[in-house]
Amino acid sequence: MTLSERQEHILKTIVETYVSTARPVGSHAVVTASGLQVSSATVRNDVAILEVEGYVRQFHTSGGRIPTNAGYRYYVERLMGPNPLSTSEAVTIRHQFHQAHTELQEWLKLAATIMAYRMHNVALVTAPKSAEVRLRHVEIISTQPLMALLIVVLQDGTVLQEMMAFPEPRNQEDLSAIADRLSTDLRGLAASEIEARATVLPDSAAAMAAMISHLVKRGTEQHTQLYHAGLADMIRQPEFLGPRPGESMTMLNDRLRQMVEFLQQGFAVQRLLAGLPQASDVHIVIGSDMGSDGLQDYSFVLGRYGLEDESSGYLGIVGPTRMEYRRAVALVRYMSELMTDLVQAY
Amino acid sequence: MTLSERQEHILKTIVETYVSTARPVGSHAVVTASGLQVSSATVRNDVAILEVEGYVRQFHTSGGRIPTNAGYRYYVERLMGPNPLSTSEAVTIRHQFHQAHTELQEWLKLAATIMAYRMHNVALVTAPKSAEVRLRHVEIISTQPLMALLIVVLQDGTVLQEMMAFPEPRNQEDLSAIADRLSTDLRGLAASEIEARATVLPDSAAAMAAMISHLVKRGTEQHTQLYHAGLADMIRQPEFLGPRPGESMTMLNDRLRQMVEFLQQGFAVQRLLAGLPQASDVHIVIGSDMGSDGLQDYSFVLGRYGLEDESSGYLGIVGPTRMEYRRAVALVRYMSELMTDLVQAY
DNA sequence: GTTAGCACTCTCTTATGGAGAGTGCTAACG
DNA sequence: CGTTAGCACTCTCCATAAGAGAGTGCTAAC
Repeated sequence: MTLSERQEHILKTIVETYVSTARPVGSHAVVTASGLQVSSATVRNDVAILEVEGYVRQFHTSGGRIPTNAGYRYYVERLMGPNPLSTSEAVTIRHQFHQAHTELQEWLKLAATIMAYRMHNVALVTAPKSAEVRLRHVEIISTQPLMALLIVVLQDGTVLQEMMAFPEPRNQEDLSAIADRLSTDLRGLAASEIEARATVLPDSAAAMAAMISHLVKRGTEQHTQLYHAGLADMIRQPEFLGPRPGESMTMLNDRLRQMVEFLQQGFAVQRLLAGLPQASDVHIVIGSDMGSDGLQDYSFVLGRYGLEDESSGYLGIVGPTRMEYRRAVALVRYMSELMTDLVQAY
Repeated sequence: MTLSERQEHILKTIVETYVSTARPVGSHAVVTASGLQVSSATVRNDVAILEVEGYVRQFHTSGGRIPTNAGYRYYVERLMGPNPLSTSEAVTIRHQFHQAHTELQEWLKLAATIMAYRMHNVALVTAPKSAEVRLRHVEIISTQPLMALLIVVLQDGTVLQEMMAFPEPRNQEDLSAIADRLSTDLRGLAASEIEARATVLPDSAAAMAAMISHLVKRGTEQHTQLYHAGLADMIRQPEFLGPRPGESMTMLNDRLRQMVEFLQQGFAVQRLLAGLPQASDVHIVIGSDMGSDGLQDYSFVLGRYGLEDESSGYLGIVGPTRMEYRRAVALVRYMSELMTDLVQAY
C-alpha cells in the first residue's frame, strides 16, 4: 500500500522532529511542526496507518510515535530531499581542511575529526588504496648477523616491512647489493609477476623475491588503515545518556559496547565497506539493515573518494539511527569531493 | 601517624575485597575475609581510625567503607607484596605472544590485546623509539611533473613521508639520481648534522636536505605511534554499568567520556608517559595523582620495555582506581620482558 | 584493649496516588 | 466520506511513604 501525500508529510515531520528532539512525537506536535491545516485527530488517523504499515511505533499507549528503521529508510529514500551545505559551512570546512598539513595521515585524521565534530557522531575514513599495486623499491637493513629487516615500498607510497632470517651470516653490504639488484629487477611488477620471476632467480634471491611477492600481495589485499574519530562526541547523544524506555542499564551498556567493539575490530568495518555497492554516490545503511551484527541501533552514511580503480578510499559517518541523515549525506558528499581533490594532487 | 600491623591488615583486606566485589566492605566482611581473630567491633574501631587518616571513606552512614585514592596508594606502596604470575599463565601468554606474527605493528597490537583481555581493562602500548635517530635511506617518487613524494627511512626502521613541490618540472630519473646522491651523502647522520651539511650542498639539493632534516627531527620528537585495546572490556566493569551511589547518569557519562577523549588525544597519553620517572620498574599512578586532568577516577600501571636509550617504548594498563594492582604490576612486568626480548631481536 | 549488645541512620525496594501526555473511539459536521 | 470535537482510557513519570536490610557508633562489661 502506498502512502498519501499527507501521510508522507506527517512521516517526514515525525522523523525530523524526533531526530532533533529525541523524544516521541505526538499528534499535536505534528500539527504545529508540519504546518498542515488539519486537526490533531486527523493526524492521529493517518499516524495509525503509518503504524500498521510499520513506519512508526510507540513505546507505550500514551507516548507519541518514533520512527522505525523502515520509517527512516522511507524518509531517506523518498522524503529527505537534497540539502546542499550552506556555503558558509562549506567554506569553513574547506578552510579547516587546507591548513598546513603535509602528511596524508594527518589529512585523513583531520577529515575524520571534522566530520565527527560537525555531526556529533563517529566518523570513519580509510586510507586511499590503489586497485593494482606494483613494486617501487626494496630495501634490506641488517639488524643482526642472521637477521634483517625487509622494507618494500609500493608505487602508491605504501610501505611494508617484515623480518627475515638467514641460515648463515650476511653483512650490510651484501644485503644492500641484493636489495639494489632486486629493486631494478622487480620494479614496476605486481605480486603475481614477481612470483613468476622468482623461479628464474638464483636460490638466495628467489627466497627473497618470494617474500617480496608475499608483501606486495599483502599490500594489495591489505586491511587499509582505518581512522575514526568522535566516539566521545557520539557518547554525548541522548541515546547514551540513559537507558531508553523499556531498556535496562545493562542493555544500554551493551549497545555502547557494540559500537566500541565494532570500531576496535577493523575487519568488521572493512567487511561493511567491502559490501558497499559500486555506485559511487553516498550510501546509507540503517540499523545495519539485514545484517544482524548487533548493530541494529546504528546507521551508517558512507561515501567513497578518490579515483575509480586507481586510488580510492571510503569515508562515512556512524551514529544512532536517530541521525540527521540529510546533513550527513551532504557532509559526506562534500568531504568526498575535498578528499578526491587531495588524492588527485598526490 | 603510623598504622598498626592490624590496621594495615584491615586496610589490605578492605582494598582487596572491594577490588574483587566492587561493593563497600563492612566490618563483618573484614573479619571473615581477613581471618583475623578479633570481633567486628574491634575492626570497627580500627576502621574508624583508617577513616580519619583518610585511607577509606564511606558513602553513607550505613554502607561499609571503600578505599580512597590515598588508601590505594598505601596499599600499593606497602601492603601489596609481590605476585609472580602463575607459571601456567606466563606460559599461556608467552605462547600467545609468539604466534606467527612478523610485523612489529602486529606485535604491538597483540601485546595490548593480551594485556587488555587479561585485566579486563584498557591497555596501552607505544612503538619503540630510539633516543638518537639517524638517517638510513632517502627515496623520491615523482607523482606529477611538479610534485613528488619524499620518503625517508630511519635507522630504526621508521618511515616518514612528505609531499614536496618544485618550481619547474622534474622527471623520475632526475629525482632518483638526487635521492641516491642524498642517501649516500647523508646516511648515518642525525637531524642537526644534516642541517649543517645542507649549507654546503648546491641549491636544489639544499632545499631537499632541509626537508629531510626536518623529517628526521620529526622522527626524533615524534609522537610515537600509540596502540590501545580493551575499551570494550573496561566498559564491562561495574563502574560503567550504572551510576555510583550519589552519582547522576550525566556524571557516569562524563566519566566514561573522559577516558574516551584521553585515548583519542594521543598527546595526552604522551604527556603522561613523558612525565614518568626514569626508574625502569613499573610505575603506578592512582587517580591521576596530583594532575587534575579529569582522570581522578582512573589509575595507570605503566612500564617500559626495550633497551635503555637505544630503542624503548612504554606499555601499561589503565582502568578505574578499583583495579587489581598486584596482577596488573605482574602482568606489565612480564610483558615488558617479552617486549624487550622482541626489541633485542630486531 | 577487646567485646557484646543495641539504638540509630541511611539506602534500597516496593507500594500508592496524582499529574500529565497522548491516544483511540464515537458521534457530529460539511 | 473525509474531517473534527470531545472525552474516557491508558500508561509513564514523579513524589511520597513505609518497611526491610545493612552497618555503624556508642556504651558498658569483660
